[in-house]
Amino acid sequence: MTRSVQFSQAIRSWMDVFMHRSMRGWGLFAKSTGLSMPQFSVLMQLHYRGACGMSEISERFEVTAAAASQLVDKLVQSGFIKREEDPHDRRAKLLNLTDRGKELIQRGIEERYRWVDQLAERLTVEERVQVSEALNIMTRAAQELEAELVQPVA
Amino acid sequence: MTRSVQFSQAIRSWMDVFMHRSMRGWGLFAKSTGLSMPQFSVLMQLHYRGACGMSEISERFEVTAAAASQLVDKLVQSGFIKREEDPHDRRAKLLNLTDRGKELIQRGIEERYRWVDQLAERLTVEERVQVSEALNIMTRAAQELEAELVQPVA
DNA sequence: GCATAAAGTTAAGCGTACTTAACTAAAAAG
DNA sequence: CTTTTTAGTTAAGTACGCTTAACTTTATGC
Repeated sequence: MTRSVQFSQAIRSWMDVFMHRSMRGWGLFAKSTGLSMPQFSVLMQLHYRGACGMSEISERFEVTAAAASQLVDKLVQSGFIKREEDPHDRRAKLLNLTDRGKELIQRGIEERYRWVDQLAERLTVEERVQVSEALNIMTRAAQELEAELVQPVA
Repeated sequence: MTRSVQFSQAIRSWMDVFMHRSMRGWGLFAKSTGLSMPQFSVLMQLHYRGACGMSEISERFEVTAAAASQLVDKLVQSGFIKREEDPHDRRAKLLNLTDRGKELIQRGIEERYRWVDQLAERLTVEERVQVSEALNIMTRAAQELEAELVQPVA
């Protein structure tokens, strides 16, 4: 078996385990908060990408501006999102998580962490070092890739 | 900084990147197939856990038996799921993916793989070895943990 | 300055995902 | 053999997410 096939297999096995687990986890967590998946996803996006306008929501989720507006409106009314006027463009809105919204997403993330912390407990000290180094490599690569996609190399 | 904090940070950073990316990816993929998230999740569950009865669907997704029945019915009508009588218990049904259902989920998974393959291209040969070994460690730990949860140690 | 484009909202209408309640049929318990 | 439990279905009703269409308000292009 070649090196690159070995690598692919390793990463595929891990993704299978991880994707299944985290999809299910997020679904149940969203349900436990009383939010729908779309609502929850909007909060997640604001958490990970920071404040944005209404149009970015509709682009990223591939829905019409109308749908985004209605979705956000419910989250504003539930107190998870602030919707303020953009000082630079009075047509536009600035959407951001409220403290309540931040707290909710943080709780969900913590729950997800808890699972991998359990995994960590099963590892030896040496394995932990090895795993942290590997994950740092992957994280860096992912961030570089993301940066290139947002602003492609000229 | 202690070893264990270092480990936690590494795994948290990676999860942040990965969770965000894969949540969004699955959402868009589900949308592109015309399936709703709940419908899609049922197919995912059948893929990862294999055939099961109606009651297992309702338990795992924490919905009523009625909801599960209706959800599955749509997937049967769309040709993604087979619903057969359980030979051992004529009240029960055996749910399973059809070839069409399998093919669809596989396509979704392949798309997710493609992202990490892009990551892999950014790594040196040594890094790839390091990462595969680490992921194998994590996968094994995850499988052990899963096995214990399903059948707790006596 | 005026036409046009862009950002967002509102309303009507449709399909989906849930719920509860009432049901059928088969298995298990006594 | 009868009662009760278990597995699943069907129907009615509610809420949500989405679309299109019509609209308001602010910025931009000529």
